[in-house]
Amino acid sequence: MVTKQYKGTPEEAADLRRADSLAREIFGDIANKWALLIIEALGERTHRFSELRDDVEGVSHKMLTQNLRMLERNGLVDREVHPTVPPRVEYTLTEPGRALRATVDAMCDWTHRYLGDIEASRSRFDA
Amino acid sequence: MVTKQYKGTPEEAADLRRADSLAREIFGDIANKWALLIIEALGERTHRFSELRDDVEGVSHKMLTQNLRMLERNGLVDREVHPTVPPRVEYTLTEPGRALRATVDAMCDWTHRYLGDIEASRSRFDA
DNA sequence: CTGAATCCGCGGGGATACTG
DNA sequence: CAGTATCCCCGCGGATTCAG
Repeated sequence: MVTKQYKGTPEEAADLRRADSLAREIFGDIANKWALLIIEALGERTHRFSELRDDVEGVSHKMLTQNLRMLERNGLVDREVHPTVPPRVEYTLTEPGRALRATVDAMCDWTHRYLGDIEASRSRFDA
Repeated sequence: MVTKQYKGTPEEAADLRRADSLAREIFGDIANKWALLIIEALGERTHRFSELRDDVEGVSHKMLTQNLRMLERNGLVDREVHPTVPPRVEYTLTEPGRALRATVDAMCDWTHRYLGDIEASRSRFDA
């Protein structure tokens, strides 16, 4: 994915390997359907939990919570709990999260841009 | 993900719903770890099957074949079979594939850019 | 070398119920 | 309303084998 040739001390080499495996782990975290759709849905404004469940179509309660925790852990979303009754929890993209959203936007644009080509290719392939 | 408000005939509305569900399906296809890593690995030049297996670290024979089929079906990679013995099969990104790769590159860049922040956030969260 | 098929275990992920 | 926990099943995905 990223490993570059590098000449240095063994310590530096070890650091690079560590960073690389970490990068892989992170990539594996976010490169999944639900995480990306959640980031896309969050967009520019904060959302409540239930708003997200409505906006991210087809996501289950469990997957939503699970992915939100993961995104929070990685510092992509900020979780703000209002101690009211009933509780009100708001999720907002952090700066890293917004940066990633830009690339997710690009992926969505790509999907729509090539929708026709893909559909055609599928027909050809399935025949 | 994409649905825009739109006033038109019922037929046009139906078309939009169809396109939207197709877009979702495609997004679900490509928004997975292995597909994205394969696209990233393919880069600018063609790869043989075994080269890909070496370059995409950790991918199993099965997952590689499966995802390559899917990418081929969607017209993101071109599969060229040389009728030699032993067989030689080369995979190349198509134009749509290369366009998508640009966004995957952006995701990889993002990962490295925020590696430190993410690691820090994780430590905070896990505590 | 590439790829299809089979077997199989583990975990993703849905449904539901229960707390605060 | 938001979150956790439990149950449970289906399918992802790895290992292996066979074919071209």
